[in-house]
Amino acid sequence: MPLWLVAVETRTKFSNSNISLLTNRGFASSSSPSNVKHLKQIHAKLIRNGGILDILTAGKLIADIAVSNPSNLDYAKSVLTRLGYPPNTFMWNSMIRGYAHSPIPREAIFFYHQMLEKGFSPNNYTYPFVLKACTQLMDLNLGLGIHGTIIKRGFEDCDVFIQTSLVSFYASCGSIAIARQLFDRSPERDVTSWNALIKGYVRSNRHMDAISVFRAMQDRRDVQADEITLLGVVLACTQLGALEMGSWVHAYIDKNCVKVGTSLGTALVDMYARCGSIDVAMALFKGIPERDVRTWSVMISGLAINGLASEALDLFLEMQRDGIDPDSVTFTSVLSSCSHAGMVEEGLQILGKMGNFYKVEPTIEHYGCVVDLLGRAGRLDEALGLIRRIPLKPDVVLWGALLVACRAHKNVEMGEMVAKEMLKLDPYHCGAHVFLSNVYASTGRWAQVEQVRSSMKEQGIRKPPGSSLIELGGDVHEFLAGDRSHPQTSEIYMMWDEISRLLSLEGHVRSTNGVLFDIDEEEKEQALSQHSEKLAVAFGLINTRQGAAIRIVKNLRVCDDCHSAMKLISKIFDRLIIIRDRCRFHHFKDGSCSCSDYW
DNA sequence: ATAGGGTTAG
Repeated sequence: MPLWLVAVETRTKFSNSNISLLTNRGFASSSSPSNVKHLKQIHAKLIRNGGILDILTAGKLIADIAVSNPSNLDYAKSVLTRLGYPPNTFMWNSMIRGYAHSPIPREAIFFYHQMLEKGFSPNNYTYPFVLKACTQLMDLNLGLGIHGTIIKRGFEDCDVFIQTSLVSFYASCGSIAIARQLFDRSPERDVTSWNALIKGYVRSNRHMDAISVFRAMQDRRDVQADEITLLGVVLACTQLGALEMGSWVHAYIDKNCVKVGTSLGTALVDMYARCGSIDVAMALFKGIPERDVRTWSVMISGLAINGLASEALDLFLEMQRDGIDPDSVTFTSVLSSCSHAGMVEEGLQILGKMGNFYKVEPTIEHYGCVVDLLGRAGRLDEALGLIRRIPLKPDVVLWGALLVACRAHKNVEMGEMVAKEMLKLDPYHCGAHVFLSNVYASTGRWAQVEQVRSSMKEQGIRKPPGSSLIELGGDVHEFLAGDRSHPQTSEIYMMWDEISRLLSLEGHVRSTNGVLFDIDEEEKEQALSQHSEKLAVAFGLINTRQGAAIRIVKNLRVCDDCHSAMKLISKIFDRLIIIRDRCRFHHFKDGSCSCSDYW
């Protein structure tokens, strides 16, 4: 017997008091069984008293079930199909909404198509959910089609929600230019529209543009930045490593009384830590009243990348005393702390306790940290043993950690083996190719060198361009390797010639180890003097007063030659030079570096 | 009755 017949048989007058049982439940609500149980109780009651026949009530029930937890979506679907009468647009929307936020967003699209096929009309509420699904799927073509339908049905120009969804969708799929056009064209924009655009630029690695949009936003009277705006802006500063700008944004937050909740507070702590201002980060951290696992994780890794590993481990203990359970990310921070400080035994111990004691199963990243840790200590055999022993399939990144160690400790045989493993997993891996080429070159196997190099050329394998950022008076200057586009180019190159001269007087001999990793032999010499961090440091020396620290943010690892040059430059010019690497800080002072020459 | 923007590491 269909359920709706059961409902009819037991029908009693449906009273309004039942509506209060159907409370709004967001996605954050837990997936506890009692939640489903509660919903089932309401469902049963509605069948008994006939409430299910009321389309508004049934709709609310379906919405509540669909939104409560993705695992309940099958249940919501079964309610929908057994109603005994046709569902309305609200119900379709609820199903699309539920699936858009689930791990299977493709189902949302399926429901949307079904809805159209069966002749139901989508409304303005439908499209934000549908676009959300497209965004989750990162499916540009699908979204383009949906956008077409939105235009055809006349929704494009009249709904700020749909416009913002479109901006967010295009930005997430890498089409930030289209997102920008839509934003500029929208007849109506509110703070969320601006936030979508700012976050879109951050996602597209266009951090300066994100900040420009924020500045443009401040010139307008019709919109006021909120906590989420600032979250995006702070993130942009973090990625840029732009301390001056970040501090300015922080001041803006205080001046405008923007609410600093746990999220924004965490973002600020992270910004200061990753801009090398660890004291400010710590002071801020202590002032955040409700610290969650992310806040702690950010602070721990902040200490670690700034070379304060034992403080990082102390904080890890304090976190547990505070009753916060570490998660997977926390362990990445903690294990990399050990790695930065060479605390091998501590690291191994923590890895050993992860699954049993902390109930966080180690992932491949965690093993990667420990391989790095062992590799750094020169315990290459143990690192290899670990890779062979883990219950997971080693990936390129894990092998890569060992390759770096083989390079640092000049273990040619193991390195060759590792590089070959990596190329099996990723035939286009640049680092592995270059390593092999170096190994062959160093052992005089020229035919093989030629083979690797020509195959790299054929396959178009190239290292991503290195870039260095340096901040000056609120502006961020970017240099690429061999860059001649900066207005001060001639001064910069003259300065570099002078630096070069002083370096050789100090007995600096160019090391070409790292350079072999970049390019062909014949281009080597030229490229050496043009690495982006060298241009940035020359620029910094020209434009800052004597004694001021020079802060540079680099997107890749520093090469051997730049590293040893920076050490000497810090001594010759008596400057603190701080370079943020792809993964850690180098504080160059008086001729030495905080990383102890392992990176 | 329903909608759009969100923090951590690698």
